[in-house]
Amino acid sequence: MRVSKLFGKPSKTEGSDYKIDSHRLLTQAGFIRESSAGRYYLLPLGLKVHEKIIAIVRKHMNKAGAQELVMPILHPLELWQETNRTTTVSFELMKITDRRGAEFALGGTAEEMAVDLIRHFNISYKDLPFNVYQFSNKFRDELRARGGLLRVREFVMKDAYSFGTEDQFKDVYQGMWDTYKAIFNEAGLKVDVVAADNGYIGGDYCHEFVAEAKAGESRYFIDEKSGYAAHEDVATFTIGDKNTEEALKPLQQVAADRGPTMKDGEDFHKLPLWQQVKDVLYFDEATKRYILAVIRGDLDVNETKLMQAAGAWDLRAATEDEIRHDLASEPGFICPVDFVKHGKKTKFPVVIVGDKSLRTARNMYGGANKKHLDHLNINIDRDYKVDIEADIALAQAGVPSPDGNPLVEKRGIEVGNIFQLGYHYSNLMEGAEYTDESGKRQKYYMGCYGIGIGRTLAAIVEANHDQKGIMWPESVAPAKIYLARLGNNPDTTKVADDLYQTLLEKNIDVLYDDRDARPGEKFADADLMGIPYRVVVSDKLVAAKQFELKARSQDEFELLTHAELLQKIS
RNA sequence: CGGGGUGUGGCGCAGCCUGGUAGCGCGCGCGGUUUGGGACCGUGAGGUCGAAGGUUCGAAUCCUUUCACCCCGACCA
Repeated sequence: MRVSKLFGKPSKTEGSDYKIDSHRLLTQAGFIRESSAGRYYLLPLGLKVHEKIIAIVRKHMNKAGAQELVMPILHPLELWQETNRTTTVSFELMKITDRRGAEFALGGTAEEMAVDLIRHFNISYKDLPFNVYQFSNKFRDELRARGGLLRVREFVMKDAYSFGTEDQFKDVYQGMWDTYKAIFNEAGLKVDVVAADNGYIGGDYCHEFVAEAKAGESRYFIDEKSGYAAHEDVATFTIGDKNTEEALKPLQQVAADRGPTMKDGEDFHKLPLWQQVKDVLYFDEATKRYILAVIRGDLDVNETKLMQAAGAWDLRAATEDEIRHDLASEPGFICPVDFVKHGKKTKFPVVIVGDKSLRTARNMYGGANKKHLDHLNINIDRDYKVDIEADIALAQAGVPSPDGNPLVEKRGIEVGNIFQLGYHYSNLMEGAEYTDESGKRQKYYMGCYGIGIGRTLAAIVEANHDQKGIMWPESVAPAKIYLARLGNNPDTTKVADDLYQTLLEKNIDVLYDDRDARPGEKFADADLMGIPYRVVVSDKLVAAKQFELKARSQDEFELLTHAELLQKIS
């Protein structure tokens, strides 16, 4: 490609106020252009990279035995109703109606479509396991698009769906794990594999592939020694005992003229924060219940864990009005001891969920469900009982991982994930069955596996750039060589044109800067676009029968003969 | 959806408070001088001032409504 003819030339002023490096660089370098919020044009250079990433994904998926196909983008709405996901997906489904009034969802993920496809085939156990995948545009009506390609409303995703038996699943899952590692490795992206919450997709466990980046939205924790890695939603840690050998003291009520915060309690009683009982009151809109989360004062409630423990779906904080009037308590003085006394009728049922940390401290203190009244020496079991006892604590940097070493907090971009779906969809969708050895119908055990192509592209830029611009890994670079011609001398032009032809014939991706521009501009654009190697042909060099070769990542260049150059870059 | 902000040539902005000829820089076209890290001179094209309504002799500017976009929060490939 000649830069003089390139559609989407670099422009340093374009989008100069963007906050995210990848957003700014990709825009300035002429790879992407915003259409409307969260929807982007991929310009020729951007498409080139996009396709290189797709080729890498395809190669490794095929190697793993997965089979590529394409599904419709419009999904019959009945399918989403069949799995009850028209209301439960967290991203807003986009809908469209045809002239006959048939309703479709614009696909945001395609579990239902995959199941619907395979249930119309007569499949025997001999065909199992198998894995089908596609690259297709996905639509998600995100509340807020942001960060350039990091979070958009329309994007290409590689989504794969595996079908098999429960026994086979472990190998299939591990196979995709290894495949993903190979994919991101080849694309030049370092990723951490972290355990995560499976959210709206369904199933019991899943892993995210996260590229560490400041701009990332995923917070996760890793134990660098043992390799334990988990998203903050699911990260577990060891809760050390505090004063479990202390004798139980009698429960007391004391006047407490203090404010409503944890700090107020700490200051008033002059006792450590960990000894305070923290009570957070939620309301679950899905199951219409109050959920009181109780936890040791130095810890925070992890709402994901809480929802799982309590079987809740749609948590919100309880209002002050609900706390005072329906639950007869007081914000800042909530306490599990005598919380909603017997006989008192509330509008909605109450569930008390206690964190395991409550067993690591004794003689705790906290409110008494009345303004300016506190309890001292609160002890679980003796003074109050919880309906559900579970780990509902949010991990913090520095606390010991389950393997004992301190957790390190990181931020990153989730570029892919693998989900165990189990029988979730087979149970919800009738006829998702194969014939087993004895001729009986059996449900499929499923998994699904996604990679966001555009997000991967942006993550690569986040991880590979400097002050001057992008630094593409060779495997995904839009071109391998940036050929800059300096000067208009006919000899120089001839040498540069010839070299360009030679490289094209050798099938080496080359971007030929044949513009009548000054050297500084060409060099700056080469750096901004991030092409791995720069070759210079100039009047002086031509006179000396030399070519200059420089790697984007390096400051020094070398002078080579024509033969040496071709040998080096082929 | 809650909070904050912005809409003026392709891009970045000024003008708005205090109503009266739409301006600057970059980019783009043309002519010329330049050519190893984003040159310079001359010249030219390009704007229903986000949209609708209102006030006024007169609105980019004041008022009302509305839309879009950005940033922070709750969600995800």
